[in-house]
Amino acid sequence: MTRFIDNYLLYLMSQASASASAIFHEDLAQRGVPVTTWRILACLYPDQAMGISELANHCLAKQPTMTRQIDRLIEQGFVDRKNEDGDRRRVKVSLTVTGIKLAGTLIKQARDHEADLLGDITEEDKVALKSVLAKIMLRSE
Amino acid sequence: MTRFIDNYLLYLMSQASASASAIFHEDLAQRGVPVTTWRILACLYPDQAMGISELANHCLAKQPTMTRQIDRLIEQGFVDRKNEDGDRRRVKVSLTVTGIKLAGTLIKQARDHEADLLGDITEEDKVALKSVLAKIMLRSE
DNA sequence: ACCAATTACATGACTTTGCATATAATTACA
DNA sequence: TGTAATTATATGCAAAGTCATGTAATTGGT
Repeated sequence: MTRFIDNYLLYLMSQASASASAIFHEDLAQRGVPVTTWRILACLYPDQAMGISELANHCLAKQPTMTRQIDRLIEQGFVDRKNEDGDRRRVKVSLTVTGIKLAGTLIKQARDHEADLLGDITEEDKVALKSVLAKIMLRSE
Repeated sequence: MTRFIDNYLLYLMSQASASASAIFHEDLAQRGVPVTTWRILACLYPDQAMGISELANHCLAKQPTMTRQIDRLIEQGFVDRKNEDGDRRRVKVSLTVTGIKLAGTLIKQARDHEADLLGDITEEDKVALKSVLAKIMLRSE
């Protein structure tokens, strides 16, 4: 008898996603970089400026979590937080020079890892995958 | 200029996965069921028995987390934990009758949600998606 | 059969997360 | 223009997660 999860596509998706990133996440851990930090750096690279909530959405975290993450990253000198002129409630987070440097290094590593992981998969399959994923994201907004 | 994350497939995957499950996860939250609990119930349904570590892998959690989750679920009467006869280090976790009932209800809801989400996507695309995801999982073991 | 290595789970100490809510700024509209 | 509603971020606190390590059972090499 086939189990439910064997036919549940969302389960397969989360498994595949986690499992595909696992090796790279281990690399991050060895450098002492938490996954959430990586996501933030990658989102802001090289010179994006984003609000806290926007960043939280992109990084799969909640807003209070992001506020605290940014506190830590400021303390570590990787990002800056400045109040926006137009709307003083808002905040713009962006990378410092140090942050750009670290992000650049990690991104290079991420690209290598991805290339390695997807080596076997044809360009055609990759494009198809991207397009289905994009479609799913659109439908689930 | 295109940002790194726009071309990073693993980012798209985790985004798509999270975003696809978001609505269902809200349903779970309204019932007071944490996502981790849902994963455990779905994995064990209807009559699987699994060790703690095995379950942790399937549910994208670490072993100590799973031990504590199982403590909670036992307290709530949804699962049983019994020592294995052959190897007394190991433990087998399985659903109680109450657990099966709850899992059954949630699974029905999950199926509905998935059908709704994937309604637009052709059967062909779904099969293709599954096969690429499976391939990725194999490569990243 | 002994002892070191390994395996499976539990636990103490600590960190991270997130809900609920507070605070502060902006917007809407009567 | 005064005030209610809304928006963006911050924060108190309790819950959840995890690392390092402990305990107990099993395995493997000699």
